[in-house]
Amino acid sequence: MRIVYFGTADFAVPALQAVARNVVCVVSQPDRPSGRGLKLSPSPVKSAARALGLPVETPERARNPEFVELIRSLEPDFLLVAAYGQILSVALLESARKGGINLHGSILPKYRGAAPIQRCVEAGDTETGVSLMQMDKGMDTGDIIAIEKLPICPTETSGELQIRLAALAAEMAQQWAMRLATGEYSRSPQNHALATHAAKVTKADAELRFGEAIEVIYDRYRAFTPAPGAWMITRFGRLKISKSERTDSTGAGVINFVGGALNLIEVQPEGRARMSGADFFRGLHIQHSDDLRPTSDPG
RNA sequence: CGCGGGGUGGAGCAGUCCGGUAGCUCGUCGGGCUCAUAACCCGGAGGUCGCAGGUUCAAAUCCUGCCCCCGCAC
Repeated sequence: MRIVYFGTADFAVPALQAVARNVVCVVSQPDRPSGRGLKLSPSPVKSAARALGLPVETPERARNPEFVELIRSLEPDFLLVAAYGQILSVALLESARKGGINLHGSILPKYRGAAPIQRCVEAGDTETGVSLMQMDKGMDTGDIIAIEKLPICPTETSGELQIRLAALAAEMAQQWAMRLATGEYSRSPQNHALATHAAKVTKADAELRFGEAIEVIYDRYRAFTPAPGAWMITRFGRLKISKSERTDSTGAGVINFVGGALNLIEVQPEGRARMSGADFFRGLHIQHSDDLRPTSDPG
């Protein structure tokens, strides 16, 4: 069996590892300057592929005819795609005998697009899953091959959920690999009328504001933890909420919202290292959540 | 060379601009109060102020170099 694996993000790593012995080439996004100092850094999938000793390609544009030809020359049975980050052209999909198969972190047709895991947590959903899908020219619009579901724990963050979904995706990849290579599977079209779109996450999405309802705040906190990280603007500057839980008590280390509060287990003020919410309050000599409100935001 | 903040007893901070006996909240140890307590009162221990060098009668504080941590942006 010959698989060409397309992936970039953490979500795609376990599935790669699961089918590694059948992977003839790994395709990932090019190294990008990132982080402090703008150092060039490889994607998680590229790092994992190297650790597995697999050849890696990082084309700037996967639709480039020369690159398509390169893939075709590898004579893959199918392309396995997970969180790759580029649209694959029809020509590229057709470079493999059985086309492209995608592992997507949602129950399609819900949450098509870039950030299915975060968006379903943000929405407060109690169930999600992994969809195995035959790729077509649209974005996450192809026929469904299999769907495995997973309950979302009420206190679970996207980071935690992603680990479980990635493990599930890996399991599915392993179980389906042989059938995908031989084409022995059935497909059913999505109900496009029920489709929703999971937009790419921005920093602005992860802001928590005083005066919002605790349910919304807590779902948002879970959705954007650990990346990009929930944060709020306080009188003392930007505060990143790294770890938190709902609470009914008030006082030092607790921020009040409408209908409830968040106990700050771990925060990170800008320019400082991580610390507990209690330590944060202590250092500022404040006792109450309201002391954090920006002066222009008294209510 | 992308922009910026920080490294001060075990924890979180103030003090640095305008050099001159190291402070606050908490923890910790001992004692007291109390039916009792994470509450309250009294007392104590604990810091070569990131590292190295320089200026000075005197450096946490001024100058130079280095190490480490973090926010933004990407």
